[in-house]
Amino acid sequence: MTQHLKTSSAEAPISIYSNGMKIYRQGDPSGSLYSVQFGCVLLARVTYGGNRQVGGFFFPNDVFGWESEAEHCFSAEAAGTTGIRVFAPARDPNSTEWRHKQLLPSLTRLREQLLIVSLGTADARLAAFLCDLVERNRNDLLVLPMHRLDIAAYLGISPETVSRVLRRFKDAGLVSVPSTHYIKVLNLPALQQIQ
Amino acid sequence: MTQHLKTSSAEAPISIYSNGMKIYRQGDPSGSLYSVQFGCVLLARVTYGGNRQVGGFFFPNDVFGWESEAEHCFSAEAAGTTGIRVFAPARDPNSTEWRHKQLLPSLTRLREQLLIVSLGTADARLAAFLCDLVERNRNDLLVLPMHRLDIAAYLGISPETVSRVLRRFKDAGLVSVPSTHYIKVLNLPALQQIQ
DNA sequence: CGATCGATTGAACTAGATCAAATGGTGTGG
DNA sequence: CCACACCATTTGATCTAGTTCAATCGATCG
Repeated sequence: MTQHLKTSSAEAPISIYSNGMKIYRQGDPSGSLYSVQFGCVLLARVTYGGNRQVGGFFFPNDVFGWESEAEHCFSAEAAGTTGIRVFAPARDPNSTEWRHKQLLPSLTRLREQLLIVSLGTADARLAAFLCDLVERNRNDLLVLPMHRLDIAAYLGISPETVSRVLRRFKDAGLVSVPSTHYIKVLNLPALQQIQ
Repeated sequence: MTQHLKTSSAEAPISIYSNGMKIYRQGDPSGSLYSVQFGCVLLARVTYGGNRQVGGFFFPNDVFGWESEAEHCFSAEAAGTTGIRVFAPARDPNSTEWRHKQLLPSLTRLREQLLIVSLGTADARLAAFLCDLVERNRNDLLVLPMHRLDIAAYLGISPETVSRVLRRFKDAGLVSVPSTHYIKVLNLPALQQIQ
């Protein structure tokens, strides 16, 4: 995977962002793409009513920054210390092809997100969220550097409910929570069946 | 727009589907793309628990059928009488370019859907849904050939709530509902501000 | 014209939101 | 290195929006 990145754009530098820093802001000119090397990035924006909406989380090898307009409609923020590789818009066909290869998985990913959020109960949403992360990570131990508030905004529930559901999962032996930003999934099949 | 379709793939035929017919099923091989000519298409699938999930609605000039896997993970169903143009996967660069042009708008559209569904209240979701349709239609009179159940599944609320919210909107003079499958938006700005 | 399915309305109940307080963890300065 | 202060998270109690179940209404189609 790193191999693939290198061949398409060997000279793209890695930038390091610390927790909470913005990679770009709502309204900034779009065009570049960004690939997460390590850490986590979230897309966020503020509605007219002042509510914070979280449009997605991105983990290593995920690509973000797509826009069909000239301006970004979300801000991109680092959650925890995060390394980003930037791909400036380029004319050469090699780079164009690379972009297209990234686009379809992004679409599939977004559709998966939509289904998670449209689930009926808070339990189902958080369970699906965790299962999705395990699949993407290929690892039962999840690192969640973002705040509970961001998870809540993403799932369309209150942060208090995130806490309570997590506690219920913990009590049922489905997960363990060694510390705030670490969740270990103990019983994936059971989580997958929650609705 | 039709012009564009013709130049890229002049010989693609239009198929007519009647209400409820499936264009493809969950599990069918993927590869082709589909462009709605008239009517409406919805993507649906059934969860392990037997719940129906609706992944999106597509109206004239919308393109659907994207998959990054070899199989469709949704079924595509016609809502009302619907005309579809099929674009088989093709090798010629002309067609490839056309595909890529469609992809980015599809991504943007999906992101918009995600934000609608993640809104806090049923009122906000239905209002955002209607506003989105007005914008896509460029017309205050909306044709909604799908069932209330599908709208409800899409928005992640119960069909009864759809009914009740719609009645409240009606009583507030925001919309009129001349018949089940027609909704006329009377006060767009007011709808946009609901949250 | 009747039968059937979908949509609406009504009433009781429940999951989740909200408000408020307590706890815990983290980083900073002494 | 420890203690403090601040902010995030958890927990608790109340309240409300939305679900669920049930009945009625309406429209569509044979």
